[in-house]
Amino acid sequence: MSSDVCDISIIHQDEVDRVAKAMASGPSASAMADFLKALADPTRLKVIQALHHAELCVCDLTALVGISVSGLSHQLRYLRNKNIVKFRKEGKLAYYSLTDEHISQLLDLVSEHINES
Amino acid sequence: MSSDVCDISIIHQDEVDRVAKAMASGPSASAMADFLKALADPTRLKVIQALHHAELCVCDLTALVGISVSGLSHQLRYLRNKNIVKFRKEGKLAYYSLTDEHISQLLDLVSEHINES
DNA sequence: TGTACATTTGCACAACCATTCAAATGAAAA
DNA sequence: TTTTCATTTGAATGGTTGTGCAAATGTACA
Repeated sequence: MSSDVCDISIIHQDEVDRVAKAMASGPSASAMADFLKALADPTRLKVIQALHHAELCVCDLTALVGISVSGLSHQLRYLRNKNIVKFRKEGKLAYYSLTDEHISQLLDLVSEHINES
Repeated sequence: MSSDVCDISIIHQDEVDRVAKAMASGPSASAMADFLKALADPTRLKVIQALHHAELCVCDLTALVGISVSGLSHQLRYLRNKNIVKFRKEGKLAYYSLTDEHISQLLDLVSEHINES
């Protein structure tokens, strides 16, 4: 029996306990990371920024984002599944828009952070 | 010569122009996505949340995050290169902390968004 | 000096992901 | 109905990335 191999050695047990307790409240890190992943891509970010300024159809978005139509469609489905964008059909065209306009608050904060550094 | 194959067909030219102009101001989507990518991972997110509550050494963080020491070290370097965490050496130990305490504002917004949906 | 231990680094690999092509769907117009 | 066109979908792919193992670094202590 290998005695203490691979044991995690905690140095400041009291601090770790305190922080662990503090971290337990609020949504899980996986859930938050999952949501952030939706924003952490240039293409999806451009889509969201564009839709913040107007309701647009797929081919218009294509021109703004600079990607193939099908590639964009994949990303739109991704954003739809995460409830970040919604769409309505009008004849042959699909008009996309943001479901929650206050995502832009978040992007403003990011924008600030980058301008500071 | 294939005539008009692969041409992008813009349907609402005026809208596209207007939105394109609006999107031009502010930091690039790539820069913003790059920063968001640093947060869009459960491990790195846990590290940031932990460091928001205390300055901690690597082995303590290991216990809180649940990952191998070397795996954590890789992520810490990643966050260091992005200027999200800093560290100071004290003997054999390396104490990590956040460089910019106001990243937590951003995470609070994310937390809110998740609780709403 | 040599030992012990916290941390970093290089390498390797499996898993994920953004993209494109080609084909399918569906709706309007001819 | 047939054609046209916007959009979606499935499959394939090249690239990225999070992780662990093993070795290296560096510091304190005996």
